[in-house]
Amino acid sequence: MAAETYKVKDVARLSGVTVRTLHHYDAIGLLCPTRRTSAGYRLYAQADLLRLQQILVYRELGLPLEKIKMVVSDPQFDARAALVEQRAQLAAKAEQTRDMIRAVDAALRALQGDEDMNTEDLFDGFDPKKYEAEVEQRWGGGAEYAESVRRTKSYSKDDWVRIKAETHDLMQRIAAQHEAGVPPTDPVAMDLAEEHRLQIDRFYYPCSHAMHGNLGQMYTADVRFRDNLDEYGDGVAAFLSAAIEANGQRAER
Amino acid sequence: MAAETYKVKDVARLSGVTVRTLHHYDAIGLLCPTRRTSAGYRLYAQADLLRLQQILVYRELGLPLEKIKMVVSDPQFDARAALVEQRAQLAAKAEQTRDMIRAVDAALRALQGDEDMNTEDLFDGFDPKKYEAEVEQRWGGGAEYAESVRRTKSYSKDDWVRIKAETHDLMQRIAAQHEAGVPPTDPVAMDLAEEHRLQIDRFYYPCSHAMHGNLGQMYTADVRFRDNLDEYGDGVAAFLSAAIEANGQRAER
DNA sequence: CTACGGCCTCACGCAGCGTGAGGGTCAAGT
DNA sequence: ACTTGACCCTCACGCTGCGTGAGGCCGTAG
Repeated sequence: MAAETYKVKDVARLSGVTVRTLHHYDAIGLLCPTRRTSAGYRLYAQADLLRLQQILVYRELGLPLEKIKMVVSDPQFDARAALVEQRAQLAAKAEQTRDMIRAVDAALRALQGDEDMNTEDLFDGFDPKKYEAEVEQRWGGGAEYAESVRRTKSYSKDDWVRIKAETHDLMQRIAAQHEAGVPPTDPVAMDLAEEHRLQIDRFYYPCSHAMHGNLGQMYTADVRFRDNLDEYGDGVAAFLSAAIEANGQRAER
Repeated sequence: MAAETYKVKDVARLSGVTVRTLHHYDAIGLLCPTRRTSAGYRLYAQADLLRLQQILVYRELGLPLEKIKMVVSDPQFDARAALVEQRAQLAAKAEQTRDMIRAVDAALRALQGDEDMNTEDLFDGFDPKKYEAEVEQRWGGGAEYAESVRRTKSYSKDDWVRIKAETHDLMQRIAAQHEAGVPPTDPVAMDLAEEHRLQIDRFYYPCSHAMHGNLGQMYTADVRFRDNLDEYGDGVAAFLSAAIEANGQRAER
C-alpha cells in the first residue's frame, strides 16, 4: 500500500482533463495537490484524485466551479439544495434556448417561406421578430415589450399563415387605392391606414397613432422597408406612409 | 422632416439597451453613430436606429455580435445560411442542457430517492454520474468514455429502478457472506466480486479486472464510499475490496 | 554533456457587456 | 457670472473556464 503520487500529466491522462485545467483548479483553490516536490512539481495523492472525481461529477452537472468548491469542501453543505437550484437554472436556460430556436425558425420561414426571397427580405414586413425590435424601440423594452414577445411567441404556424394572408390582403387593397390615383389624404386612404394600424395592434403589439407614425416614417426612410412594400407597386410605400400620417393627424383633432 | 438625432440615453430608452451596450457596439464597430458633437457626444440618426433594430433582432436570435456585424453590414451576406447555422448550434446547446438536466435529476433521485440520505450520500454507489467520473479516470476520457455516457444516458427511470434493485440484491448477498465469516479470499467471495464486476460491466461501462481493482481500493480509501457500503454492515466495504483484489489475482493466473 | 520531454509561472484572449473611476459639457436656476 | 445636476466621455478591470503560447528550470537517457 505505497502512498502513490501522480504528476500533472498522469492525473490528466487518468482523469481526462488537461494539465491547464489542473493548474486552474489549483489556482482557484478548488483542487490543490497535497504535496509539491522541492522543484515545485505538483504531486497528487489518491485523495486528490477522489476529490477530482467529485469535482468532475458536479462539473458534468453544470455547476459553476465556485459552487463545486463549496460542495466538495464542506461536507455540511447542502448539496441537494445546490442541485435543485442548478436544475432550475438549467430549466430556465433550456427554455431560453427553445425560444430562440423558435424565433430562428420563424425568421427562416419568413426568409424562404414565400418563393425565393433573398437576403434583404429578412426585413420583410411580415417577420414578427422585426416588429419586436420596433416595439422595443417604441416601448423602451419594458413590461409591455415582454408582453408582445409573449404574444407573438404564442402564434402557431397556422396563425402565421392567417396573419400573413390578412396582411397581404390589406396591402393589396392599399395598393389598389394608390393605383386608382386616390390621394393619401383621402378618407378612404386614411381608413385603410387605420386598418393597417389596428392590424398591427391586433397581431403584434398595442400600436398608438404615434407609434404608427414612426413606423410610417421608416417605411420610406429605409430602402429595405420601402422596396419591400413597393413590391405591391411603385410608390406604395410612400403612399402608405403619407396615409398613415394623414390618419394620425385626423385622429388628433 | 428634420434630421432628428438622438443622444445615447435617448437611444437607450427607445431601444431598451443600456448606454454601455451602445458604447460597446461603437467600440467593436457594430453600430457607430453617424455623427459626433465637437464635445465628442455620440449623435445617432434615424438610420442608426434602424440598424440597431436589425442588430437587436439578430441578437434575440442568439447570433454572436461578430456574425451580426457581417450580416447587417453586407447586404450580400447570406443571412439564411447564418441562421441555419445558428439553429444547429442552438439545437446542440439545447440537447446539452437537456442532458445536464437529466443528469441532475438522476443525482437528485440518488440523493433523496432512498429514505433520507443526506449530503455525503451523493457518493452513493448507485448514482451513475459518480461512475462516469470513475470511468473518466480509468479511461482517460477517450472514446470509450463517451460510449459509457451514452449508455447510462439511455436508461429510463424504470431501468434505474431495476439496476438499483439488482445492485442492492448483490450487495446483500455479499454482506451475508461477510457476516457468515467467510474470508474474502474464499472462492465464494471471489465469485461474488466477479459478479460485482460484471454488473458494473453490464450497467455502466466495460470493467476490466484492473479497473475493478482500482474501484475496490477506493471503496476503502474514501470514507464516503466506505460508509455507504458499510450500510450493509460494518466492514463490508473492506470485505468487498479484499474480495475484488483476490478475484483479480485469481484471474491473472 | 547535451538533448529532449515534462514541469513551472506568468499572462493574454475570448463574449458581452456591468460597473465604477475620474473628468468634461450643457441647460437651468440663483 | 457662477453653481448645480443631469448627461456625456474615455479608460479599464471583472466575470467563466480554461486554451494557448512564451520563457525558463528539472530530470533522465544517450
